[in-house]
This record gives sequence, structure tokens and C-alpha cells, in this order.
Amino acid sequence: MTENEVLTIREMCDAFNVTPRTLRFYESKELLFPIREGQKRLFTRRDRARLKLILRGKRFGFSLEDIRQLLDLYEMGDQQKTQLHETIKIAQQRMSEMSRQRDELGQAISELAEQIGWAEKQLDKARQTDAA
Amino acid sequence: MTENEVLTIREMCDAFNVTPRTLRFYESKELLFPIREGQKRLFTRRDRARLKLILRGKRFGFSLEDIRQLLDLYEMGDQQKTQLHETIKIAQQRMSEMSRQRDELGQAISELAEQIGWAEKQLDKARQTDAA
DNA sequence: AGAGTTCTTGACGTGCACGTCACCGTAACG
DNA sequence: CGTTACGGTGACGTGCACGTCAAGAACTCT
Repeated sequence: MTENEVLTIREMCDAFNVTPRTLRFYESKELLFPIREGQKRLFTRRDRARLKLILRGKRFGFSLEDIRQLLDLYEMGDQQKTQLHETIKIAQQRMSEMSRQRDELGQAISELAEQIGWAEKQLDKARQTDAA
Repeated sequence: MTENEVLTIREMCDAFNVTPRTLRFYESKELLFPIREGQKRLFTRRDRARLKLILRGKRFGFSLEDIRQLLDLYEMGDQQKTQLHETIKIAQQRMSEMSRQRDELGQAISELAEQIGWAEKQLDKARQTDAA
């Protein structure tokens, strides 16, 4: 059951290609909650799932604080029912933000594709000129 | 012809909701090239187009240096034919990166949607419990 | 037992993307 | 003609996300 295995900081670093400093930093910012065996940190399946989301969020340009709030959304137990409605609202806002961003990205991609097409045409023209 | 109008720094700031400091900073990093009337900067249509792309790039989590390179791609004249092939390669890499990011974002969105669905179900259950 | 490796906790340093402040020029207004 | 407004150039400050280094604990090998 590699599922419930706990990882040392080094194993965690190797698995996700980050430094120990980064993991300690994320813990200090309450993004990760490794358990302690004596002094040492042991990273659980939960930490691995969270780290995956953290790194993804970073690629989207989210700040660690943004990401922390998102993670809190994902990890809601069945407590805080009173805040549930509010939480859903926040999550929906985030989602529409992300949708906007995805659409914008799609647009940027097609624009860049257009530029590449143009550049390739130029390259062709240049080749024909060279051949003449 | 609002197309060829030039904007003062303040007009530019109001139009894009940035500070003068930001625009001067971008100029110092060679992301913008306003013309000078005496000492004053005048931002052209070209600067406006570039700034739009800069701000978009930032929303995607690109660094200013990344963005500068992208902008240089967009603004290639017909010079540097020798570097054209290399440039196209770089642009294609960027594009595949962006595609990956868009796909990942799509996945993140659907995951978040799933979480929201779950949360709404919880909210419903809570409401029924309250009613009982 | 000594040496080496891996981990820990501070504490200070760094690169990026600006913010802020001091001071200067100049064009416009009353 | 003083002053208010806008724009300019340094130069230093700031928040974020770590990097780096010092000093020590804890285990491991020989």
C-alpha cells in the first residue's frame, strides 16, 4: 500500500522535484501538515495530494495565499456547515476566474499559432528567394 | 483615429489600471518603448498592444523576462531571417507549454466543480436534517 | 568512538516586481 | 508671479518565495 506510506523530506523532494526549504516553507505557511516523528517530518498521502495542487496552482500564477484558501476549500470536513454556503460562493468565484483564464489562454494560444503561421510563411518566401 | 493617438503616462495608467511606476519599470526592462516629447513619455498604439499582452502574460504566471521574449516574437519584422527558424522553434515550445497549461487548468476546473457539487450535496443534506 | 549523512531550527541573503519618497523641471492657472 | 499639477530621475523600501549558511541533534557505518 504505497497509498498510506509516509515519505521523508528527501523522498518527498525527489518525488516532486522541490527542495527541503520549499517544503518547510510551505509548512510554515500552513499549506502542508506533515506529522512529526520526534523532530523529523513525515509527509502523508494528504500532503502529497496538497503539494500536487500547490505546484499546479503556482503554474497558473496563483500566490501561495490564494492556493492555501483553495486547499482549504478542498479539505472541508463536514464541520462548518454554517460557512458552507459562503464557501461554495467563493469556490464558484474562483472557478469562474479560472474559466476566464482558460479562455484567455486559449485565445493567446491561437494568436501565437497565427504568428507562427506567419513566420513559417516568411521562412518559405525566404527559401524561394534563396533558390532563385 | 483613436488608433494612432498617443497617450500620456496618466492616460495609459487609467486605460490599463496600472501605476506610472509600473510603466516606467516596464520601459526600463525593454517591454515598452514610448516615444519622448522632450522628457515626457508618449505611449503609442504599439505600446498599448504590448501592454495588453504583458498584463495577460502576467495573469498566466509568466515572468516579465518570459514575456519580453514572447513580445519579441510577436514583433519580428522581416529582418533576422537567419534566426527565424530558431525563433519558430522557441515559439512552438512556448505554445505547447501554454497548451499543457490550458489543459491542466481545464482539469483543475472540473475537479473544483466536483468539489462544489459535493459541497452543495452536503448543504442539501444539512438542510433536510434541519427540517426534520 | 569517530566520521559521515540526514535532518532540524534560526537567521540572514536574493531576485523579482514593483511601491514610496525626495527632489527637480515645466507648463498652466488665478 | 507664486503655486498647483503633472511628469521626470534616482535611490531606497517592501512583499513574496524561496536560497543559503551556521550550528546542533540523531542515526549509521566502520
